[in-house]
Amino acid sequence: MDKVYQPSGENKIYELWEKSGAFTPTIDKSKKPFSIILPPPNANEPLHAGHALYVVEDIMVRYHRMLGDPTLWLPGTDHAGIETQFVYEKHLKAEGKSRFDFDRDTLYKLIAEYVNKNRDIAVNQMKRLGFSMDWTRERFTLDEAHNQRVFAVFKKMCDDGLVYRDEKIVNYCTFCGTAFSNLEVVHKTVNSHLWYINYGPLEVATTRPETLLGDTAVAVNPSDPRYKKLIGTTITLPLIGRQIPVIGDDSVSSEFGTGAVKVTPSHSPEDYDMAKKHGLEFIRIFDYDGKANSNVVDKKYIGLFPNQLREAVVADLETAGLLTKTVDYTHEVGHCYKCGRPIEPITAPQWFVKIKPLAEKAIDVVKKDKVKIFPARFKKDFLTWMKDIRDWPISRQIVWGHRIPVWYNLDENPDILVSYIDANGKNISDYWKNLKDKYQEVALGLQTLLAPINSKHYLSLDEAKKVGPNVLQETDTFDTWFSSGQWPYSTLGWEPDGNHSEDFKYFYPTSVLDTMWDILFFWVARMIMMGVYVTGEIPFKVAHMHSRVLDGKGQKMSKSKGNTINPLSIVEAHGADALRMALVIGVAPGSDIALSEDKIRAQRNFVNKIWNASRFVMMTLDKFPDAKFDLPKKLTNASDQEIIDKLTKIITSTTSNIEKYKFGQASDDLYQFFWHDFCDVYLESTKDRGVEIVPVLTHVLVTSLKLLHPFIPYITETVYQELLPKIGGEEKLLISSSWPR
RNA sequence: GACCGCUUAGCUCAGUUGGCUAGAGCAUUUCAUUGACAUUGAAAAGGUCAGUGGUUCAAGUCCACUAGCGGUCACCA
Repeated sequence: MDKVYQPSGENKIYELWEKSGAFTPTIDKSKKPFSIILPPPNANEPLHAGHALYVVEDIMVRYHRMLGDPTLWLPGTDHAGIETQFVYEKHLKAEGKSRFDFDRDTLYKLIAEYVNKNRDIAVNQMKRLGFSMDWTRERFTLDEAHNQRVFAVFKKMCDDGLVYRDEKIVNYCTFCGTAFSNLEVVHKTVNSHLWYINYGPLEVATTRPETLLGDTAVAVNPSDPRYKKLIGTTITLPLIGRQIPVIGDDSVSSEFGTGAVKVTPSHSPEDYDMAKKHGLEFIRIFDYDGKANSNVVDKKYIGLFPNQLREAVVADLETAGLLTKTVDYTHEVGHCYKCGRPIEPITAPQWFVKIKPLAEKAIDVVKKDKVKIFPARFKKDFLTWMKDIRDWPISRQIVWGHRIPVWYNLDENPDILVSYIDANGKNISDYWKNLKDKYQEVALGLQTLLAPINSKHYLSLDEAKKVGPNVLQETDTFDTWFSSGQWPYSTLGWEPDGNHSEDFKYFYPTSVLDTMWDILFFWVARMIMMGVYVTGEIPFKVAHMHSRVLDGKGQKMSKSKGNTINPLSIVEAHGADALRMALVIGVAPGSDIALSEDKIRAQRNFVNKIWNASRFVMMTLDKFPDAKFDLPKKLTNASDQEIIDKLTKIITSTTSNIEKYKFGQASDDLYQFFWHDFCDVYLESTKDRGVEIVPVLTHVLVTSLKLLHPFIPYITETVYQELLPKIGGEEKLLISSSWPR
């Protein structure tokens, strides 16, 4: 044995485990299973330091496996809809191309090729980190089986009246070309102005003067004495001269601005609500590419982007003497979480899920701790968010994802707007009624279609075709979370026809779901809602939230700061065990994790300490070839007794800490026990003693290896394999050995 | 605007339901060492546990307020 532990043998150990079948559980109905579904990493990128925290799951999984529970850790990768398409579009841009250069199917195929090339990277890295996942059950979010389940659930939701289509205000990013849910909008503080504009008999104050062109009313508080008598009258909209009513609405505060609000129902959520209430007209002045359309009336405004339009409108108001004052004003503006540009609230036909019925059940199971959220403070966050939840827009105008399984017969819907690339490679956008003889060309080059809200649609291609041959499938895809929200039951083999797999029957509900708190609402909440709705059962009993991995100074890792730590280069340099231990030792549940080179080096030293302590024990064994290994019933030596007592204590505390998800405490205690109590004190004390030390020495070492194995599986298994020929024993692999009691 | 978290040794952090002279790693100082390990050992130094007030026999731990930092959610013009 070398004087220094070389982690280069870790790959061989992993192969040993995998070949042994230890990762694959045997269903045994007399035993209680333990199961974790891996939060699937994006298939399009290598792992980052955060992914290395899968170690928390590996700790639980290895612990339960050693307890003898049939233990399943099911791995997979995520197609990550918008994320991946965004990354791919960057590649396209580098080649001087864009998504508009391709028809839908071609673009999809290109992204799929790209993802397939990169998928294995993440998988191999997870293996390298020692994660004991059952690769025989590996899944991908675009597996055909998963797709079919997602589609079946969509159909079920349609049948149950939970899915509807509506043209509401949505968060739209004109650059990314898609709608987003509220969660995907980042609010940023913006220093702007409040513009006071003369509307004739009254004055309004606004942060968005450009949307004036889409105003369809002015609202005041009905009890405001200044404006009371104006309610019901009509005033003239500046610049374009349209007549709009003055309405009274309680939501208007008399104190803010002038107490009068311009109402732009197509570009403001509050105004949208007001317009629905008062039956106002909707005038959408921006198209989905972000440019002003013909509704702005004046030709010089057409084609301008919002910021350009603002400048133009403000200038024109000033010229006309209608801008009474401009004051500085700081407020929050929604921005696209992906590209960072301002979100344009805009009315657009989208698919929605009625969320209240699902949310109520989710609230119930969390309140009653049927799904226990850990650490507990996240429970409050969850319930607060869930209480005020809004309907979920599930359609995204991107190609990379599950295409919504809805078909339109074009001849029934002549006003469907289709965008396609024609035979000459030209981008065309026109209504079907103008394209009637071009079905083949449209279908072949189809990019997107935009169906008016009342379009007739079918939930199967065959049905749509019964009416006639000119059929197109919806081009929107599902929000990624609509698909990944179904991940637990889908990966285990829930079937729409009720003919569920043995895996599903045995392993569902799963035991623990571990993920970072930043996707508590995005993912955990959706899984709970979907799981309860679809299967009638919770998807997991415990939602364990871990924290963010930060750099050594406690700062967020980012490429621009250059402080990212690549987990794989750490593994190359110091071994997976050092990284794993550094990620968990001394970390309190749910608190941030500062990961530094120093910390990793310290843990590498610990791994080496284990190596050398084991070397010492083996040298001792060589010294006493005739030694027996059975522990005597009664220990006569005080230091023997002391180390055995401490061992008993550490077994108890480690077990209880793992059960309570206190991995930081458990690993810290083990570190102290092994290095201080065992090495520095006990091993030193044995150096001048005889053969009688062998049973205690080997017992404590083997037990320590077992306790440490969930945290640092490679070194412990490596040492165990070296030790085994010398001490014999029934248990051939540490990974499948029994947990000390 | 609402809610949440953090503030403990030079640095990064532990400290479970309040209970021994407040701990670890790294860094620092001194010494040791051909003997399992220099990726080592022994020892030392280092903290009014953010501040103020309160509850208690007892507070880093519970309560209130203050200050600083960080975060999450949110349709106000």
